[in-house]
Amino acid sequence: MGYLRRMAARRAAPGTGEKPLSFIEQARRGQLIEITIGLVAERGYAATSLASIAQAAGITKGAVLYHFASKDAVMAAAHAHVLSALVADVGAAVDAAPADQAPAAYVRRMVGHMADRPDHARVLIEAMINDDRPDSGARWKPLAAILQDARKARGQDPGTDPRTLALIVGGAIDAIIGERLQDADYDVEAGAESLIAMLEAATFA
Amino acid sequence: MGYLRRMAARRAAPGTGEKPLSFIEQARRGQLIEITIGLVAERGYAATSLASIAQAAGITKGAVLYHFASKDAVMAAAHAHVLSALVADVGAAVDAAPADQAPAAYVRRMVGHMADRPDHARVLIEAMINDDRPDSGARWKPLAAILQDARKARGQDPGTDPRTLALIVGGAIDAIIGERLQDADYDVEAGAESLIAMLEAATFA
DNA sequence: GTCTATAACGTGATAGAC
DNA sequence: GTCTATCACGTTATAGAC
Repeated sequence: MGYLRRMAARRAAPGTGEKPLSFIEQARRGQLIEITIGLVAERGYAATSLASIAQAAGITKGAVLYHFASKDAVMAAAHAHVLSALVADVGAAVDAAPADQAPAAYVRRMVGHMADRPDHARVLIEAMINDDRPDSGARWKPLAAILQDARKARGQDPGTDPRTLALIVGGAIDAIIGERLQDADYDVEAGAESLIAMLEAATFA
Repeated sequence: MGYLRRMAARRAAPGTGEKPLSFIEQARRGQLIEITIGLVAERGYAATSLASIAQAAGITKGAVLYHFASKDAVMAAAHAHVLSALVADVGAAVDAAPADQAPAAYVRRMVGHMADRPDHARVLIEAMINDDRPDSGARWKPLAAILQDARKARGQDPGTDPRTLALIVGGAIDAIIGERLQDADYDVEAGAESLIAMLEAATFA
Protein backbone atom coordinates (compact mmCIF):
# COMPACT_ATOMS: atom_id res chain seq x y z
CA MET A 1 0.00 0.00 0.00
CA GLY A 2 1.42 3.37 0.93
CA TYR A 3 -0.20 5.07 -1.99
CA LEU A 4 -3.59 5.42 -0.51
CA ARG A 5 -2.37 5.89 3.00
CA ARG A 6 -1.45 9.42 2.08
CA MET A 7 -5.05 10.14 1.25
CA ALA A 8 -6.11 9.12 4.71
CA ALA A 9 -3.16 10.75 6.42
CA ARG A 10 -4.45 14.23 5.71
CA ARG A 11 -7.64 13.54 7.58
CA ALA A 12 -6.14 11.62 10.46
CA ALA A 13 -3.28 14.05 10.99
CA PRO A 14 -4.49 16.26 13.85
CA GLY A 15 -5.96 13.45 15.91
CA THR A 16 -2.96 12.44 18.01
CA GLY A 17 -3.56 12.40 21.72
CA GLU A 18 -6.94 10.76 22.04
CA LYS A 19 -8.15 9.86 25.47
CA PRO A 20 -9.38 6.28 25.88
CA LEU A 21 -13.14 6.12 25.51
CA SER A 22 -15.54 3.98 27.51
CA PHE A 23 -17.44 1.11 25.96
CA ILE A 24 -20.77 2.83 26.03
CA GLU A 25 -19.16 5.93 24.62
CA GLN A 26 -17.62 3.93 21.80
CA ALA A 27 -20.96 2.27 21.09
CA ARG A 28 -22.79 5.62 20.97
CA ARG A 29 -20.14 7.09 18.72
CA GLY A 30 -20.43 4.13 16.40
CA GLN A 31 -24.19 4.39 16.33
CA LEU A 32 -24.10 8.10 15.63
CA ILE A 33 -21.53 7.64 12.89
CA GLU A 34 -23.65 5.01 11.18
CA ILE A 35 -26.73 7.20 11.43
CA THR A 36 -24.85 10.18 10.08
CA ILE A 37 -23.57 8.19 7.12
CA GLY A 38 -27.12 7.23 6.26
CA LEU A 39 -28.46 10.75 6.58
CA VAL A 40 -25.65 12.41 4.65
CA ALA A 41 -26.03 9.81 1.90
CA GLU A 42 -29.71 10.56 1.75
CA ARG A 43 -29.87 14.35 2.13
CA GLY A 44 -26.34 15.64 1.75
CA TYR A 45 -24.04 17.39 4.19
CA ALA A 46 -25.75 20.73 4.63
CA ALA A 47 -29.23 19.26 4.96
CA THR A 48 -28.13 16.93 7.74
CA SER A 49 -28.75 18.79 11.00
CA LEU A 50 -27.85 17.86 14.53
CA ALA A 51 -31.57 17.61 15.23
CA SER A 52 -32.06 15.01 12.50
CA ILE A 53 -29.14 12.96 13.77
CA ALA A 54 -30.40 13.15 17.34
CA GLN A 55 -33.92 12.22 16.36
CA ALA A 56 -32.75 9.19 14.38
CA ALA A 57 -30.74 8.09 17.42
CA GLY A 58 -33.61 8.73 19.79
CA ILE A 59 -31.76 11.34 21.86
CA THR A 60 -31.46 15.12 21.92
CA LYS A 61 -29.13 17.45 20.08
CA GLY A 62 -27.16 18.19 23.21
CA ALA A 63 -26.50 14.51 23.75
CA VAL A 64 -24.95 14.29 20.31
CA LEU A 65 -22.78 17.26 21.13
CA TYR A 66 -21.61 15.53 24.28
CA HIS A 67 -20.12 12.71 22.24
CA PHE A 68 -18.79 14.97 19.50
CA ALA A 69 -17.42 18.47 19.91
CA SER A 70 -19.44 19.95 17.05
CA LYS A 71 -21.50 19.10 14.01
CA ASP A 72 -18.38 19.20 11.90
CA ALA A 73 -16.74 16.72 14.24
CA VAL A 74 -19.56 14.26 13.63
CA MET A 75 -19.22 14.74 9.91
CA ALA A 76 -15.46 14.35 10.04
CA ALA A 77 -15.81 11.12 12.00
CA ALA A 78 -18.29 9.75 9.50
CA HIS A 79 -16.00 10.72 6.65
CA ALA A 80 -12.96 9.17 8.32
CA HIS A 81 -14.91 5.98 8.84
CA VAL A 82 -15.85 5.51 5.19
CA LEU A 83 -12.47 6.70 3.96
CA SER A 84 -10.52 4.23 6.07
CA ALA A 85 -12.73 1.41 4.85
CA LEU A 86 -12.04 2.45 1.28
CA VAL A 87 -8.32 2.79 1.79
CA ALA A 88 -8.04 -0.59 3.49
CA ASP A 89 -10.03 -2.37 0.81
CA VAL A 90 -8.51 -0.80 -2.28
CA GLY A 91 -5.04 -0.69 -0.75
CA ALA A 92 -5.09 -4.43 -0.09
CA ALA A 93 -6.24 -5.17 -3.62
CA VAL A 94 -3.51 -3.01 -5.13
CA ASP A 95 -0.83 -4.55 -2.94
CA ALA A 96 -1.95 -8.07 -3.87
CA ALA A 97 -1.56 -7.40 -7.58
CA PRO A 98 1.73 -7.33 -9.50
CA ALA A 99 2.81 -3.81 -10.34
CA ASP A 100 1.91 -4.03 -14.02
CA GLN A 101 -1.65 -5.03 -13.15
CA ALA A 102 -2.06 -2.72 -10.19
CA PRO A 103 -3.96 -0.04 -12.15
CA ALA A 104 -6.57 -2.58 -13.24
CA ALA A 105 -6.84 -3.85 -9.67
CA TYR A 106 -7.25 -0.28 -8.45
CA VAL A 107 -10.06 0.44 -10.87
CA ARG A 108 -11.86 -2.83 -10.21
CA ARG A 109 -11.76 -2.59 -6.44
CA MET A 110 -12.53 1.10 -6.33
CA VAL A 111 -15.64 0.61 -8.44
CA GLY A 112 -16.57 -2.60 -6.64
CA HIS A 113 -16.19 -1.08 -3.21
CA MET A 114 -18.37 1.90 -4.02
CA ALA A 115 -20.99 -0.15 -5.83
CA ASP A 116 -21.31 -2.41 -2.80
CA ARG A 117 -21.64 0.55 -0.43
CA PRO A 118 -23.75 3.27 -2.04
CA ASP A 119 -24.04 5.14 1.26
CA HIS A 120 -20.29 5.28 1.64
CA ALA A 121 -19.94 6.44 -1.94
CA ARG A 122 -22.38 9.28 -1.38
CA VAL A 123 -20.62 10.36 1.80
CA LEU A 124 -17.27 10.42 0.03
CA ILE A 125 -18.75 12.50 -2.77
CA GLU A 126 -20.29 14.94 -0.32
CA ALA A 127 -17.02 15.22 1.58
CA MET A 128 -15.09 15.80 -1.62
CA ILE A 129 -17.40 18.66 -2.45
CA ASN A 130 -17.55 20.36 0.94
CA ASP A 131 -13.84 19.99 1.49
CA ASP A 132 -12.70 23.43 0.41
CA ARG A 133 -9.12 22.97 1.50
CA PRO A 134 -6.89 23.19 -1.55
CA ASP A 135 -5.87 19.54 -1.71
CA SER A 136 -2.57 19.78 -3.53
CA GLY A 137 -3.08 16.79 -5.77
CA ALA A 138 -4.01 14.45 -2.96
CA ARG A 139 -6.78 13.13 -5.10
CA TRP A 140 -4.84 12.00 -8.17
CA LYS A 141 -1.31 11.45 -6.87
CA PRO A 142 -1.82 7.94 -5.48
CA LEU A 143 -3.25 6.72 -8.77
CA ALA A 144 -0.58 8.54 -10.75
CA ALA A 145 2.09 6.70 -8.79
CA ILE A 146 0.42 3.35 -9.44
CA LEU A 147 0.23 4.13 -13.14
CA GLN A 148 3.88 5.16 -13.30
CA ASP A 149 4.98 2.01 -11.50
CA ALA A 150 3.00 -0.10 -13.93
CA ARG A 151 4.67 1.54 -16.88
CA LYS A 152 8.06 1.03 -15.32
CA ALA A 153 7.29 -2.63 -14.67
CA ARG A 154 6.46 -3.02 -18.33
CA GLY A 155 9.56 -1.21 -19.44
CA GLN A 156 7.60 1.53 -21.20
CA ASP A 157 8.50 5.16 -21.58
CA PRO A 158 6.52 7.47 -19.40
CA GLY A 159 3.95 8.52 -22.02
CA THR A 160 1.08 10.86 -21.26
CA ASP A 161 1.50 13.22 -18.36
CA PRO A 162 0.76 10.95 -15.36
CA ARG A 163 -1.22 13.66 -13.65
CA THR A 164 -3.59 14.01 -16.56
CA LEU A 165 -3.87 10.26 -17.03
CA ALA A 166 -4.69 9.80 -13.35
CA LEU A 167 -7.25 12.61 -13.51
CA ILE A 168 -8.94 11.04 -16.53
CA VAL A 169 -9.11 7.59 -14.98
CA GLY A 170 -10.22 8.94 -11.63
CA GLY A 171 -12.91 11.06 -13.21
CA ALA A 172 -14.13 8.12 -15.26
CA ILE A 173 -14.37 6.00 -12.11
CA ASP A 174 -16.40 8.72 -10.42
CA ALA A 175 -18.75 8.88 -13.39
CA ILE A 176 -19.26 5.12 -13.45
CA ILE A 177 -20.00 5.07 -9.75
CA GLY A 178 -22.26 8.07 -10.04
CA GLU A 179 -24.26 6.36 -12.75
CA ARG A 180 -24.69 3.32 -10.56
CA LEU A 181 -25.98 5.49 -7.75
CA GLN A 182 -28.68 6.81 -10.04
CA ASP A 183 -29.43 3.56 -11.82
CA ALA A 184 -28.99 0.43 -9.73
CA ASP A 185 -29.27 -1.66 -12.89
CA TYR A 186 -26.20 -0.15 -14.51
CA ASP A 187 -23.47 -2.77 -14.91
CA VAL A 188 -20.50 -1.22 -13.15
CA GLU A 189 -18.27 -4.24 -13.62
CA ALA A 190 -18.62 -3.94 -17.39
CA GLY A 191 -18.00 -0.23 -17.10
CA ALA A 192 -14.82 -0.85 -15.14
CA GLU A 193 -13.57 -3.33 -17.73
CA SER A 194 -14.25 -0.88 -20.54
CA LEU A 195 -12.26 1.75 -18.71
CA ILE A 196 -9.39 -0.68 -18.13
CA ALA A 197 -9.37 -1.58 -21.81
CA MET A 198 -9.19 2.09 -22.75
CA LEU A 199 -6.39 2.58 -20.28
CA GLU A 200 -4.42 -0.33 -21.69
CA ALA A 201 -4.86 0.94 -25.24
CA ALA A 202 -3.66 4.38 -24.21
CA THR A 203 -0.69 3.05 -22.29
CA PHE A 204 0.56 1.08 -25.28
CA ALA A 205 0.30 3.96 -27.72
CA MET B 1 -27.09 21.14 -32.26
CA GLY B 2 -30.13 19.32 -30.92
CA TYR B 3 -28.03 17.10 -28.75
CA LEU B 4 -27.45 19.56 -26.01
CA ARG B 5 -30.80 21.20 -26.36
CA ARG B 6 -32.29 18.27 -24.54
CA MET B 7 -30.12 19.03 -21.55
CA ALA B 8 -31.54 22.52 -21.36
CA ALA B 9 -35.07 21.45 -22.18
CA ARG B 10 -35.53 19.78 -18.81
CA ARG B 11 -34.84 22.98 -16.96
CA ALA B 12 -36.74 25.28 -19.27
CA ALA B 13 -39.76 23.03 -19.56
CA PRO B 14 -42.17 24.45 -16.96
CA GLY B 15 -41.54 28.08 -17.85
CA THR B 16 -44.15 28.60 -20.53
CA GLY B 17 -46.44 31.52 -19.94
CA GLU B 18 -44.12 34.23 -18.71
CA LYS B 19 -45.49 37.69 -18.36
CA PRO B 20 -43.43 40.43 -20.01
CA LEU B 21 -41.13 42.08 -17.50
CA SER B 22 -40.29 45.76 -17.25
CA PHE B 23 -36.84 47.07 -18.05
CA ILE B 24 -35.91 47.85 -14.49
CA GLU B 25 -37.23 44.46 -13.48
CA GLN B 26 -35.12 42.78 -16.11
CA ALA B 27 -32.07 44.73 -15.01
CA ARG B 28 -32.56 43.83 -11.37
CA ARG B 29 -33.06 40.19 -12.25
CA GLY B 30 -29.88 40.19 -14.30
CA GLN B 31 -27.95 41.85 -11.51
CA LEU B 32 -29.23 39.39 -8.93
CA ILE B 33 -28.45 36.45 -11.18
CA GLU B 34 -24.88 37.61 -11.69
CA ILE B 35 -24.43 38.16 -7.97
CA THR B 36 -25.88 34.76 -7.20
CA ILE B 37 -23.55 33.07 -9.67
CA GLY B 38 -20.60 34.66 -7.93
CA LEU B 39 -21.74 33.73 -4.46
CA VAL B 40 -22.66 30.15 -5.32
CA ALA B 41 -19.32 29.71 -7.06
CA GLU B 42 -17.58 31.02 -3.96
CA ARG B 43 -19.55 29.41 -1.13
CA GLY B 44 -21.78 26.77 -2.66
CA TYR B 45 -25.53 26.49 -2.87
CA ALA B 46 -26.47 25.88 0.76
CA ALA B 47 -24.16 28.56 2.10
CA THR B 48 -25.61 31.21 -0.19
CA SER B 49 -28.43 32.87 1.72
CA LEU B 50 -30.95 35.44 0.61
CA ALA B 51 -29.34 37.84 3.03
CA SER B 52 -25.94 37.49 1.36
CA ILE B 53 -27.48 38.03 -2.06
CA ALA B 54 -29.43 41.05 -0.86
CA GLN B 55 -26.40 42.57 0.85
CA ALA B 56 -24.25 42.16 -2.23
CA ALA B 57 -26.95 43.89 -4.27
CA GLY B 58 -27.40 46.67 -1.71
CA ILE B 59 -31.05 45.88 -1.03
CA THR B 60 -33.00 43.85 1.51
CA LYS B 61 -33.99 40.19 1.50
CA GLY B 62 -37.60 41.02 0.84
CA ALA B 63 -36.66 42.97 -2.25
CA VAL B 64 -34.95 39.91 -3.65
CA LEU B 65 -38.08 37.91 -2.97
CA TYR B 66 -40.12 40.45 -4.86
CA HIS B 67 -38.18 39.74 -8.04
CA PHE B 68 -38.00 36.00 -7.47
CA ALA B 69 -40.63 33.81 -5.88
CA SER B 70 -38.21 32.03 -3.55
CA LYS B 71 -34.57 31.30 -2.90
CA ASP B 72 -34.79 28.25 -5.10
CA ALA B 73 -36.19 30.38 -7.90
CA VAL B 74 -33.10 32.61 -7.75
CA MET B 75 -30.88 29.56 -7.83
CA ALA B 76 -32.81 28.03 -10.71
CA ALA B 77 -32.50 31.26 -12.68
CA ALA B 78 -28.76 31.39 -12.07
CA HIS B 79 -28.43 27.78 -13.13
CA ALA B 80 -30.52 28.29 -16.25
CA HIS B 81 -28.34 31.25 -17.18
CA VAL B 82 -25.04 29.37 -17.03
CA LEU B 83 -26.53 26.25 -18.61
CA SER B 84 -27.92 28.10 -21.61
CA ALA B 85 -24.56 29.78 -22.16
CA LEU B 86 -22.87 26.37 -22.10
CA VAL B 87 -25.39 24.78 -24.42
CA ALA B 88 -25.15 27.62 -26.92
CA ASP B 89 -21.35 27.60 -26.95
CA VAL B 90 -20.73 23.86 -27.07
CA GLY B 91 -23.69 23.24 -29.33
CA ALA B 92 -22.37 25.69 -31.91
CA ALA B 93 -18.92 24.12 -31.83
CA VAL B 94 -20.34 20.63 -32.30
CA ASP B 95 -22.57 21.71 -35.15
CA ALA B 96 -19.67 23.42 -36.90
CA ALA B 97 -17.57 20.26 -36.91
CA PRO B 98 -17.99 17.31 -39.29
CA ALA B 99 -19.65 14.35 -37.59
CA ASP B 100 -16.46 12.31 -37.29
CA GLN B 101 -14.72 15.13 -35.47
CA ALA B 102 -17.67 16.21 -33.39
CA PRO B 103 -16.55 14.32 -30.26
CA ALA B 104 -13.21 16.12 -30.28
CA ALA B 105 -14.97 19.43 -30.80
CA TYR B 106 -17.30 18.64 -27.91
CA VAL B 107 -14.45 17.88 -25.54
CA ARG B 108 -12.41 20.92 -26.58
CA ARG B 109 -15.23 23.42 -26.29
CA MET B 110 -16.63 21.91 -23.10
CA VAL B 111 -13.26 22.16 -21.40
CA GLY B 112 -12.51 25.55 -22.93
CA HIS B 113 -15.85 27.01 -21.95
CA MET B 114 -15.51 25.95 -18.34
CA ALA B 115 -11.89 26.97 -18.07
CA ASP B 116 -12.79 30.44 -19.30
CA ARG B 117 -15.67 30.74 -16.83
CA PRO B 118 -14.69 29.20 -13.50
CA ASP B 119 -17.73 30.71 -11.81
CA HIS B 120 -20.06 29.11 -14.30
CA ALA B 121 -18.29 25.80 -13.89
CA ARG B 122 -18.72 25.91 -10.13
CA VAL B 123 -22.40 26.76 -10.42
CA LEU B 124 -22.97 23.86 -12.80
CA ILE B 125 -21.19 21.52 -10.43
CA GLU B 126 -23.23 22.73 -7.48
CA ALA B 127 -26.44 22.38 -9.47
CA MET B 128 -25.49 18.87 -10.56
CA ILE B 129 -25.05 17.91 -6.95
CA ASN B 130 -28.14 19.53 -5.48
CA ASP B 131 -30.32 18.34 -8.30
CA ASP B 132 -31.78 15.22 -6.73
CA ARG B 133 -34.21 14.52 -9.53
CA PRO B 134 -33.35 11.20 -11.11
CA ASP B 135 -32.07 12.50 -14.43
CA SER B 136 -32.68 9.52 -16.63
CA GLY B 137 -29.46 9.69 -18.56
CA ALA B 138 -29.82 13.34 -19.42
CA ARG B 139 -26.20 13.81 -18.53
CA TRP B 140 -24.57 11.29 -20.87
CA LYS B 141 -27.11 10.83 -23.65
CA PRO B 142 -26.14 13.87 -25.72
CA LEU B 143 -22.49 12.86 -25.78
CA ALA B 144 -23.38 9.23 -26.46
CA ALA B 145 -25.31 10.32 -29.52
CA ILE B 146 -22.39 12.39 -30.77
CA LEU B 147 -20.05 9.45 -30.29
CA GLN B 148 -22.35 7.07 -32.11
CA ASP B 149 -22.72 9.47 -35.03
CA ALA B 150 -18.96 9.79 -35.27
CA ARG B 151 -18.55 6.05 -35.43
CA LYS B 152 -21.21 5.81 -38.09
CA ALA B 153 -19.52 8.54 -40.13
CA ARG B 154 -16.31 6.55 -40.00
CA GLY B 155 -18.04 3.34 -40.95
CA GLN B 156 -17.06 1.60 -37.73
CA ASP B 157 -18.99 -0.99 -35.82
CA PRO B 158 -20.59 0.28 -32.65
CA GLY B 159 -17.87 -0.90 -30.24
CA THR B 160 -17.98 -0.20 -26.54
CA ASP B 161 -21.36 0.45 -25.01
CA PRO B 162 -21.98 4.09 -25.94
CA ARG B 163 -23.44 4.85 -22.54
CA THR B 164 -20.29 3.71 -20.77
CA LEU B 165 -18.04 5.46 -23.25
CA ALA B 166 -19.97 8.70 -22.80
CA LEU B 167 -19.83 8.34 -19.03
CA ILE B 168 -16.07 7.81 -19.12
CA VAL B 169 -15.43 10.80 -21.36
CA GLY B 170 -17.84 13.00 -19.43
CA GLY B 171 -16.29 12.04 -16.12
CA ALA B 172 -12.83 12.70 -17.48
CA ILE B 173 -13.91 16.15 -18.65
CA ASP B 174 -15.29 16.91 -15.20
CA ALA B 175 -12.04 15.83 -13.59
CA ILE B 176 -9.94 17.98 -15.90
CA ILE B 177 -12.12 20.99 -15.23
CA GLY B 178 -12.13 20.29 -11.52
CA GLU B 179 -8.37 20.21 -11.48
CA ARG B 180 -8.23 23.55 -13.23
CA LEU B 181 -10.54 25.03 -10.63
CA GLN B 182 -8.13 24.00 -7.91
CA ASP B 183 -4.94 24.78 -9.80
CA ALA B 184 -5.15 27.69 -12.21
CA ASP B 185 -1.80 26.66 -13.68
CA TYR B 186 -3.01 23.27 -14.84
CA ASP B 187 -2.95 23.05 -18.63
CA VAL B 188 -6.51 22.09 -19.52
CA GLU B 189 -5.93 22.26 -23.27
CA ALA B 190 -3.23 19.59 -23.00
CA GLY B 191 -5.54 17.57 -20.78
CA ALA B 192 -8.30 17.78 -23.36
CA GLU B 193 -5.97 16.65 -26.13
CA SER B 194 -4.80 13.68 -24.06
CA LEU B 195 -8.38 12.67 -23.49
CA ILE B 196 -9.17 13.00 -27.20
CA ALA B 197 -6.15 10.84 -28.05
CA MET B 198 -7.34 8.17 -25.62
CA LEU B 199 -10.79 8.36 -27.10
CA GLU B 200 -9.47 7.94 -30.64
CA ALA B 201 -7.35 4.96 -29.60
CA ALA B 202 -10.33 3.33 -27.94
CA THR B 203 -12.62 3.98 -30.88
CA PHE B 204 -10.26 2.29 -33.31
CA ALA B 205 -9.74 -0.81 -31.18
C1' DG C 1 -44.93 48.52 -8.70
C1' DT C 2 -41.04 48.46 -5.58
C1' DC C 3 -39.19 47.64 -1.44
C1' DT C 4 -38.71 47.67 4.16
C1' DA C 5 -39.93 45.99 8.56
C1' DT C 6 -41.59 42.03 10.92
C1' DA C 7 -42.60 37.44 11.93
C1' DA C 8 -42.15 32.25 12.52
C1' DC C 9 -39.03 28.85 12.35
C1' DG C 10 -34.82 25.85 12.55
C1' DT C 11 -30.04 25.97 13.44
C1' DG C 12 -25.62 24.96 16.28
C1' DA C 13 -23.94 25.40 20.76
C1' DT C 14 -24.12 26.15 26.06
C1' DA C 15 -25.34 25.91 30.78
C1' DG C 16 -26.87 23.27 34.05
C1' DA C 17 -29.97 19.01 35.85
C1' DC C 18 -29.41 14.30 37.21
C1' DG D 1 -20.30 10.78 33.17
C1' DT D 2 -24.51 11.34 30.51
C1' DC D 3 -27.99 13.91 28.82
C1' DT D 4 -32.12 17.74 28.78
C1' DA D 5 -33.75 22.36 28.71
C1' DT D 6 -32.58 26.78 27.13
C1' DC D 7 -30.37 30.38 24.37
C1' DA D 8 -28.87 33.54 20.66
C1' DC D 9 -28.57 33.66 15.99
C1' DG D 10 -29.50 33.25 10.96
C1' DT D 11 -32.77 31.39 7.90
C1' DT D 12 -36.84 31.94 4.46
C1' DA D 13 -41.04 34.06 3.67
C1' DT D 14 -44.95 37.41 4.54
C1' DA D 15 -47.47 41.54 5.55
C1' DG D 16 -47.73 45.97 4.90
C1' DA D 17 -45.39 50.94 3.99
C1' DC D 18 -44.45 54.04 0.28
